[in-house]
Amino acid sequence: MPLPSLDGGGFLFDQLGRFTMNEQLSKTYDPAEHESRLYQWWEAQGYFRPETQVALGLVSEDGPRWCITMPPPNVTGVLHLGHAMTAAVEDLMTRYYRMRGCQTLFLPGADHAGIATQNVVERELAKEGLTRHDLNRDQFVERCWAWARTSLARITEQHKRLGISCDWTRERFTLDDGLSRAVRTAFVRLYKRGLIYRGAYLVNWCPRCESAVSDLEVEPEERESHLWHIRYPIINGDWDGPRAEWGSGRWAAGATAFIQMATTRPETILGDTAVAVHPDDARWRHLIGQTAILPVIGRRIPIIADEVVQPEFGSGAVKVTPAHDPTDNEIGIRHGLEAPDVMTETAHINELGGPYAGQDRFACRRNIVADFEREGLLVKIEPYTHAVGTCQRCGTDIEPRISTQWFVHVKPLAEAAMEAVRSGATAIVPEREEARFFHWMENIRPWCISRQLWWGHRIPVWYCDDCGEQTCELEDPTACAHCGSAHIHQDEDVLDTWFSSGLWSFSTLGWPEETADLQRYYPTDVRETGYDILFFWVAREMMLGIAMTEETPFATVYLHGLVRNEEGKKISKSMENIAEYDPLHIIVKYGSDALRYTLLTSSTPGLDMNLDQRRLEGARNFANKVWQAARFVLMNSADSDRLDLAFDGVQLADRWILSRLNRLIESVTRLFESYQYGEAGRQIHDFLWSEYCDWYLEASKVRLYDDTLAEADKDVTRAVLLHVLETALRLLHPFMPFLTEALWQALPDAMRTGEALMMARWPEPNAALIDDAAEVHMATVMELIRSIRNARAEYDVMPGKRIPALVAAGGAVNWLDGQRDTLCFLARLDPDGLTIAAQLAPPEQAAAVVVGDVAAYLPLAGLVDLEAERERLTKALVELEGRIARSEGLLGGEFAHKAPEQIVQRERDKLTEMQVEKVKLEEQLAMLK
RNA sequence: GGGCGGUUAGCUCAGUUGGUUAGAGCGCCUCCCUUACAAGGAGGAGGCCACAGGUUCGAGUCCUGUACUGCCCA
Repeated sequence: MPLPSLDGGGFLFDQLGRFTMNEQLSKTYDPAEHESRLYQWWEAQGYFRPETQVALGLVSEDGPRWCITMPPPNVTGVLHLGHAMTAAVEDLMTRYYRMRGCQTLFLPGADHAGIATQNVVERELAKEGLTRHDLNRDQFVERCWAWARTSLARITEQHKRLGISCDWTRERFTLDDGLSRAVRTAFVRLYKRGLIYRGAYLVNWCPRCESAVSDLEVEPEERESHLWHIRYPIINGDWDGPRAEWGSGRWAAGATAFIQMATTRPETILGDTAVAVHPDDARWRHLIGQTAILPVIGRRIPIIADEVVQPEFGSGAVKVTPAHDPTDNEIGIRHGLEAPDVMTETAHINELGGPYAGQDRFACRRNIVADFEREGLLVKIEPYTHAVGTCQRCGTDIEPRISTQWFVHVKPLAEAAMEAVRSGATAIVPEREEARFFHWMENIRPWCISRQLWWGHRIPVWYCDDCGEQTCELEDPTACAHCGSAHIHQDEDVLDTWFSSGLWSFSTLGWPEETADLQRYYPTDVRETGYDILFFWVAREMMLGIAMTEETPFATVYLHGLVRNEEGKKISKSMENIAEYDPLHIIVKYGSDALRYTLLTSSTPGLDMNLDQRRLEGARNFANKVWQAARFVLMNSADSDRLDLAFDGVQLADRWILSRLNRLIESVTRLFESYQYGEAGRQIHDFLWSEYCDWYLEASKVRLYDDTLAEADKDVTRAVLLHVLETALRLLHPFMPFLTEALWQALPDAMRTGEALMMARWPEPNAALIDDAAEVHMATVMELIRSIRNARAEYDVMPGKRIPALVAAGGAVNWLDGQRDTLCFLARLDPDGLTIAAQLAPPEQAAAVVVGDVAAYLPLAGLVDLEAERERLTKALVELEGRIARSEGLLGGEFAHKAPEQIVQRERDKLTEMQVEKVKLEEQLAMLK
């Protein structure tokens, strides 16, 4: 368990496996120095396992638990920024709930990605000049396994670099025995319930993959193509059919009547079985019921009427090809038309295509158009832009084709899933995504789940060679369940990968076995993923989850936006410069925490994000800033053993920062609870940088560097510095786990509870430390200092030069006098030249700054230009008068009795303050006259 | 064609029950290598919150419409 130490110091592991600090923190934060060491240590300690939380006494086995299963990445390749986003959000949630005291399980795994992986492996084989058919099925599958293992190892490594705290001992793969058992069980149950069936229907066929794909796997692509206007001859008293060969130029000789139509796919003419017109179309109504002769083939086809035909499209008549077009298919069913499939599995014209048999569909298109022209049947060609369905995986034009496939009758499952969302059993974040969910679910169509692939879960159905019946059981049959014949063979096809992914949230927990994990962690709490796979996956998970377990598989669906490149394009594996978006490159350059913080805070739920390198730099700088602050605190606190907050010794700045900290805890917790992680991260950032570092840490130097103070007096400051840092590290931990853990381990033992920050408790706000007076007073001090600095800058006072000041503090004198040292230190005032009194006579030749009823005069002998000072004050006065007028207008109008009392009172207070400030400014201006 | 987003500082983006003078980072201007930090510090400039109406005491925020842009579905 002890891990090797780093050269050059930093942290060491002691024999217990814990970190100890053996030297000062390095000069700047170097992520590479800590990330892999910390990760190995966390993992070796078993911190990612929920059992460890129990073993450490942090949670009980029957207490609250929280579970999320990782969306399984495809084993096709490497992770990209979309995966990094997923991992960052999920780990943020996981670490938060773990710290909140839930027994927490983040379950990782990967997906075999049937068609995608098979494509990748086939490409690899092609490099060797082989196709999968040169291997046998087992050999090919073995090649896929080899690829998957390599890819899986790389993906796991990438996930570890991201710092995700998932339980690797529970890692799952969709083709594991257990998960395959789940797939088998789900299939058999749905089959026996009649929800899975086999039949010949029009499906989306990819001629390159040589497989059916589902509707969702078809991506429409805009194409600039043509609209071919053609005509078919009609049989009448003059003409009863062609007397010459097709291609002779005289095929339609003698025909006197034609019906003209437009098509984008002339090659499908070969499969036409009708011509359709709208029943109300006056142009064609007289032809309804007549018979046309299909060119090329010579088939007699009816002219039919169907409402679906759009009269305004083309000539108003359309050819009907039931086997190669979804709309035509429906027409065909309505009218009882034949549906000849005229293509092969590779989209070549088959033997039904007459002279074009054997031609590729696009070659056929060119040839058939030329022949139509020769026969005088081509009327015209128009340019036309339309959407063509393409294969999501390989980009090939999808060929709608009638094919015998397996389908899931999802309609009833969709009903149950919709009910889960309607009833609130599952909530979708952001809420607007619910509308998309419902729309898709309401219009859901049968899901084609069979794929003509080798890599995947083979369909567990056996066909009997004797009686032709199907046998579908949990165990592989040796005989037909219907006739007992031993002559049975299994279906060759495999299942859509999404079918196994759809079981992920419970198959990974052991289902169908009633395992302890399933009982403890199912239903899970959150499904977190990109909104682009709401239908592909989340919706199907809900349908299959409810169908199998009678429970919705997760309480919340959180959908994050897509990470795009700087041009706003979706980052995908197929991009040429994908390496630039490799999370590992970014991690090496900026650190894992910087990447995580950037992904988590640059956007808002459900909104896309263009990754901006400048944000990564900013996040890296933030990490370093926190590192520097911690260095300062540790340098000044190393010898201190008095770490409790002594409330009687706290001063204004202490009370202020403690108050701000507790407001932050309250706010960040509230934001986490409402999924506003980005805002939470920004607030922690602003607190640490702008309040803790810029003000408290600077103010603390007044006491820490004061040689006249006793060490014991300095301990209060040290304790507050440490307390605030330690608490803020806990808040920041889910965003930046490595940095925060590294620093936390370096804190004095007495500051820490437990072995690791990742196992520490989430901070609770302490209402007793909220201190309104301290916040108001400190705001005045800060504004006073800012104003003095401003005046100094305007008068070009040397930054280091200490200057005198006279402060007329009015009613604030009582407490402001206690801030003399702070004012002197932070505004570079001369302690011997600083006078603070309730009232005092303003000196001549002085610059004046006014903050509420406090005025500070800076006698800058020889520097103050009276004219410039008058201008400066006049400008301030004019601006102030504008605000006063606005405020008076507000309070004099309906606002005063219509707005809530609290708001009105706040406005009155503001006005009073501004009026006081105005008097001060006027007095000062009068002095200069 | 239907639905859903986006439009806020030069750039990239926050801004969740409507309520101070609309914020951050980067960039820009001035100054500073002050013993945590130049991956930094101090100060500063910069916005009719796409446009037009409406509701309201009050609108970046709610409603209607328009423009441009992106996505989803057919």
